[in-house]
Amino acid sequence: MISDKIQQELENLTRAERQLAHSILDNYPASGLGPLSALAKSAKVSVPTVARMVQKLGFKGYPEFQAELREELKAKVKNPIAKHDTWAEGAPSEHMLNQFTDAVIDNIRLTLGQIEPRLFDEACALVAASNTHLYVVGGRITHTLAEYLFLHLQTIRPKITHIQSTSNAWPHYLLDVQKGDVFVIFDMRRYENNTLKLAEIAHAKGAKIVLFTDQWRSPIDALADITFSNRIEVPSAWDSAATTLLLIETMISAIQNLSWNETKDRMEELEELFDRTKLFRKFN
Amino acid sequence: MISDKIQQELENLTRAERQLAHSILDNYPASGLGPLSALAKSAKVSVPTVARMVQKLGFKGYPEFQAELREELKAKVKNPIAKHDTWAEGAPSEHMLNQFTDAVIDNIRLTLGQIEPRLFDEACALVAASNTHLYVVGGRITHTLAEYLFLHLQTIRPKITHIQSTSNAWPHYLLDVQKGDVFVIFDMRRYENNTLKLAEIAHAKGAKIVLFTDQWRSPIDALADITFSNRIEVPSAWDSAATTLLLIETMISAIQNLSWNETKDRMEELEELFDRTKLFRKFN
DNA sequence: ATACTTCTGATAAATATTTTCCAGAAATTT
DNA sequence: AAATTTCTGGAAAATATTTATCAGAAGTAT
Repeated sequence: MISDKIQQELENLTRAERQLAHSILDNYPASGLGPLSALAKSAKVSVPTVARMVQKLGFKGYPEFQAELREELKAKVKNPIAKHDTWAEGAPSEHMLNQFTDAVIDNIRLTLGQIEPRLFDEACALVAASNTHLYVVGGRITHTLAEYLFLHLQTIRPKITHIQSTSNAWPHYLLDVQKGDVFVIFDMRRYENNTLKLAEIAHAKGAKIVLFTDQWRSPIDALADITFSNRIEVPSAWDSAATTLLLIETMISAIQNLSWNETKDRMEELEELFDRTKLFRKFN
Repeated sequence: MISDKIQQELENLTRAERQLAHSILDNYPASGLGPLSALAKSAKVSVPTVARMVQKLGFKGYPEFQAELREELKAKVKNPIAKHDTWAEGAPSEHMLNQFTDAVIDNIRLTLGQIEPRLFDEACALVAASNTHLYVVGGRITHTLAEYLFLHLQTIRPKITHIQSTSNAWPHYLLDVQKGDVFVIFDMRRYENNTLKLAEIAHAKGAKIVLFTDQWRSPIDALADITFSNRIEVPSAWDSAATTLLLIETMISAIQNLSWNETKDRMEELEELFDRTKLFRKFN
């Protein structure tokens, strides 16, 4: 790392160079990524001093020095957390289990890093609001995620509908949409026309839209009040929904907390119901 | 933030510009801090395209664009939260987003740590074997996971059926089960009686069972040939399916690789059918 | 299918940056 | 304190980068 190298060389540097070195380390690496002249000015040394020091550090020239700084930055953004070298112990790191898990953790990190907590909280409030009707919409693959969310929310709040945009019955559901109703829409790449149409109608009717999409963003983004863009790339011919599921589950949990008082009874009642029908075994 | 601005403007950008935008976001902000020509090259667009886009984004020129990127970087590094003990930067570590993600990562680590890669590979082989019929079984909540697996495998292999154990039609599906057929069964806590019954019949008919369950293990474990026990505990009134989804997706990817030659054509055909995005240029 | 518009990239011109050179300043040695 | 060495920064030269121009390609509408 360049900052280490600078620290190490600090002894062998001249006064002006040391002054420069401190300036570089001061807000590393941003200061080194601008033009040489700007760095010289902010360190209050001359332009040639910078040029010379960079060569002293072993670089052919300032551009090469910058290139390495950028590489460092790239690497830092890619894996800031000590990379767990293998997840499945006893499998080589090239094993799909490890490769795939690495990718998913990366996706989670990058996705969460870009979420604004305030917006997340807002989305939770919208989804929790039990005075409006809630529609959960998924497409060909994503309807599984939509249903997962639906099944949980069903326990927490009333007035909730799961619409599969691939079904040709969906226009019927939209008849009763009121202004202020909330749509949670899932649309990942190979964005579906049906889903877009549905979103447009919902939007026209004055409904609010919370969108879960990928990093390239479904066109519905333009209509959405809140969008969550999830990283979905994994070493596979398909995309990963793991990050999205994480967000869904977090949202469910957050909503649960918001409205625990109201839902407590519902939950217990349901528990009771499932027991009677003997769908579930008693759990100790 | 520039990345936000880019995503926001994405609509108004032309095809080449969009391609560039994605390249910038791909490893943000490092890629934008190098020379314009390097960025153009890595995004595979021409130099003027880059120049035009930064102006479209409201900057006087590329240097000004870079200057703002550097300012962002400086601010981010200065911010004490850049210490990566939080996932959603800008949210306190007590925020549900961070708490929940911590728990899920923990679950992934613990689950993967207990998996025997050999068994995982075996399970993949069982699920991939296209000479036998494959049944995917889920319960009240887990049928969403089952369907997720089903939808993907459908593309890869023939002879596959998704059974919902809560449906009262499932006994019909079991009529044709042959010895050697494979069942992938999902059964998480509040283990379902129906699912157990189904597993018993399948087992009696000589079918092989791959079971996805939680760390306390469904009673089906006794009948299963291979069991994956997933950690599912999160700070929530419900359990997390994230780890299980990760395993499912990994399995899909592994199976895909096993049978790539056979499925390549199927995939490409589908790709063509679903691709309406026109976002990306065709690969050469 | 044709005309029209918009977009794209090769090239050239303009601008900015980096490097080199050198004279004078600062530090060190004698 | 003088001589010597090392360091520093101004300015010019060399190089690289950015911006503007324009013709042809791609896409759209008629």
